[in-house]
Amino acid sequence: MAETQPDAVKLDGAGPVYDQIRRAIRDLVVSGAWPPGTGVPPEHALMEQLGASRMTVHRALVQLAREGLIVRRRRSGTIVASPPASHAMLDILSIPEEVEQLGQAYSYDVLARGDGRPAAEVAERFGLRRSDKVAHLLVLHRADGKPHVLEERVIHVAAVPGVAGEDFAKTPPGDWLLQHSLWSQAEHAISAVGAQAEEAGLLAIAVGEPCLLVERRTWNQDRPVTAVRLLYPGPRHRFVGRFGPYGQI
Amino acid sequence: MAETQPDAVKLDGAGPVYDQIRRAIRDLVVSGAWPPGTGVPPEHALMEQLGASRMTVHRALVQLAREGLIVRRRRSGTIVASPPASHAMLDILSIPEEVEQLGQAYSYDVLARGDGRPAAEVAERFGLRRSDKVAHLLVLHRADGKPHVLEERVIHVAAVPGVAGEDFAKTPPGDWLLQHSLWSQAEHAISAVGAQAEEAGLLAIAVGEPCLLVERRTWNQDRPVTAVRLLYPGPRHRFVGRFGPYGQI
DNA sequence: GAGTGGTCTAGACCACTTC
DNA sequence: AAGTGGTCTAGACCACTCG
Repeated sequence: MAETQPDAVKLDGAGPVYDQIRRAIRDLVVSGAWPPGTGVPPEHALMEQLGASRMTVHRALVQLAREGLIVRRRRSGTIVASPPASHAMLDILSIPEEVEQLGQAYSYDVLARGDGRPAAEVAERFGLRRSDKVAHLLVLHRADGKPHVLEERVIHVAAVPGVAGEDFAKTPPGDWLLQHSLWSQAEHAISAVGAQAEEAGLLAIAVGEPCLLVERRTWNQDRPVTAVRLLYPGPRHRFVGRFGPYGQI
Repeated sequence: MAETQPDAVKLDGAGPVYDQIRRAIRDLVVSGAWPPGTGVPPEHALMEQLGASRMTVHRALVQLAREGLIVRRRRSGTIVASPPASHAMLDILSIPEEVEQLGQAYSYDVLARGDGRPAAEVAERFGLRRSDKVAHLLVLHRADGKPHVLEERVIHVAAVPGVAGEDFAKTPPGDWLLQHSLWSQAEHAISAVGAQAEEAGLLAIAVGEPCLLVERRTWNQDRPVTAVRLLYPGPRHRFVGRFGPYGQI
């Protein structure tokens, strides 16, 4: 059931009323003030509180529901949605889920970890400043015991303070971050590279074998949260998406 | 300026009125009955014609505008939009544009062409039936004279009859198809592969060198239109996309 | 100036779901 | 039965922009 919501919706007077309402509630959601499960006030409550007609309030809420920030159900009301675990073509946030959906048994090992200011070569690879304090991890994910993907990740300690006390023994870093950090923006790059010697050894493939490299960086309100390089071995990995001429289906 | 529109909007009585209106107009657009530039009747005309209130008509049109199918301007009215040339992360529809945006000079050669029923190996590679009549093309695209991407494509003659009389001397097949075919759905797959001997020769790279393989198939109302395999050599090609936790930005 | 879309209101009825 | 959102109406005023 929904918790009640603590903060009040405040309009800023800029632009159409329905958009003021939409932005005000969106900000409460993405800032974390209204975490997932929080109850959004019913339409007539917002109507009275904001002095707007029900259609105007409704319009704002419909749009937020379409954007996926809230979930609306008759009688039981409107609550803040849980961010979807996965949504777009290239968005593999949970590797355990990905492996299990392939019907294979998932396991992983943290192969290396370092905390502190990054080495020059690491800073270069992830686009970091040398002054950023990060946790630096190398993780091998396995499907049915065989190497599935090699993950190299940095996590910004300033954005995720809890990372210092976490050893990732029970949950791999990607999944752990989903529960212990907020993000508002991400950037993906995908490319084909040949496996380097060390990578090839860990992935049990030949040096130079083609791999799909997915690089993802995420931010929360323009502050970097994490950056990851996922190296998928060989030609057996494909990323698939469907869409129409006017956008994703 | 907008042409007037020939066909009338017809509702089907299924579901909410605003959605009936939306679907009716969407169908006229995607079927090609209202080509880009066609004038959509003004709100009050649709109101009278359909017996709905203006808010209801407006709601349908707003949604279509948000989906990008129509463009609305005050005073001058609403017209059917031109499909965007490019829209999603992996959607490189025009290779000439892609090359020119990199600031390089574009050129291309049609290396081979065959028309008729596909060889077994081609049918396999593109997921065709042996009975499908297709044009089969091999095209090398160059940037500043150097191989940029190798394109192997099949075009379904049933969906694009004009392909039989076109030699692609002036326009590469991808761009030509944008002007001579309609599509409603597409599927992408992206993977990393090693270059085969023939491909390596054409792309001037070593055999086995990692390449990014983009495979795209498009349909119009469930009828296949074209399928293409784009082989980008080496690690220098990247596909980049940005988005937020609730969808693409 | 006039035609178009953009926004907003006040109220109504309905559908669904939980209590 | 009652509370919630879903839809719809009839009308209003405003903003923009073309002729």
